[in-house]
Amino acid sequence: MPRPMRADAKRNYDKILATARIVFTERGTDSSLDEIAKRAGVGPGTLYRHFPTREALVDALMQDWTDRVSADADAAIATGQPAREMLLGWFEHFIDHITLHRGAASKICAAMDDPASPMYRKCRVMGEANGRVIDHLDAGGQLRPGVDAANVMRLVSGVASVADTSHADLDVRPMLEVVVDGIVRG
Amino acid sequence: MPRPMRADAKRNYDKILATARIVFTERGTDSSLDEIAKRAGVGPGTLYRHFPTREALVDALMQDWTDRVSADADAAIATGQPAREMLLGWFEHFIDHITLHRGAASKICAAMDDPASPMYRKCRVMGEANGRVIDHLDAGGQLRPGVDAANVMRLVSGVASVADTSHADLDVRPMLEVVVDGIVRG
DNA sequence: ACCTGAACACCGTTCAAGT
DNA sequence: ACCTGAACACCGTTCAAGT
Repeated sequence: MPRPMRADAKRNYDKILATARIVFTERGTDSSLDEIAKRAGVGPGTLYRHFPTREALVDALMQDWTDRVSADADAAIATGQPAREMLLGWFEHFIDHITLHRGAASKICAAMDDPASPMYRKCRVMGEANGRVIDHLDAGGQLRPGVDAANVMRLVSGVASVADTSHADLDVRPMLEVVVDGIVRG
Repeated sequence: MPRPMRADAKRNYDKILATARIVFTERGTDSSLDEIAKRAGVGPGTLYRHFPTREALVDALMQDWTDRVSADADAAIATGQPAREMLLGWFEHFIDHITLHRGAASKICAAMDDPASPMYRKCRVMGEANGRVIDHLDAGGQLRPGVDAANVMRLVSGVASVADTSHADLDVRPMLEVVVDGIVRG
């Protein structure tokens, strides 16, 4: 049970988070933390107190995502579509979410296999969502033998990262089709 | 025809490059440029004169890679292996090369589709090497219809980027197998 | 033509002083 | 307990002075 925050602390915490969401949307997750503090109207020390690392700040913003990503996974399963369509839809939704802020995808790639990262837990939640989709299709015998959910997650996150990093805004669909063909039973 | 460099300029240029290779190998391509200048025994302005951006410096170091990557592609084709083995070997060699310095893979992902990047030309050379392997297999009817070499390049670079970014040193093999299965004719 | 190194701007991080 | 803002360290970039 975390004890409740003092009123002014809670106010600053929320203000920083709201500002970070705006700034990260505008200029990506590598924006100046100083600017976020300034625009939130707090001292740099206050931001640092609440979020000791940039990853901690990104992590706090990811809360919404993980919820939606989880919901998307279950929604995909519920459609009952054939494997190819289900996976393509799920992957595209997943990528849409984790590329909401520029630079986030590659941070997720890094955090995914790093238990020391503040973002690790949320990466696991998303990994479990993906695991449900993969398991569902695997149980239906629709996948190649030996497909590993964790590797699928890494691959799709990699695609997201490439699309996110790319200067041109390229279509992820063709890449996802290759991945899907590599997963579903031929 | 670029006019020859003055002797002292050439000496500094080479010294900076040699030092950068060492530092990038030790700490990756996001190391401090200041440190490179110091260890090379030149002023920061000298480094900046020869390499106006970090990408220009990485680009200069990539020369060796593109040569080897090109050679590897032709060597892979020459083996005459079946599609799966040939692609796996080629991809692994390619990844080994572009992850030689940490952070290089993601820079390559970014430069690949950005003609304004100093690294663009060398990315194209590597893309052409990959194109030769893909074309060779496609001509032999070993690939799925509609496989696009540029997308394969992006995917494999993405895998490299994920492996490079990852805190754990994970095996790229399982991911590459998925990609290969998505490319070769079922 | 090229090099040097001081100077500048920017940014993350710390911490003493204040409430 | 929390905030502020000055101070610090670090780094990329510029440029005047020198050869």
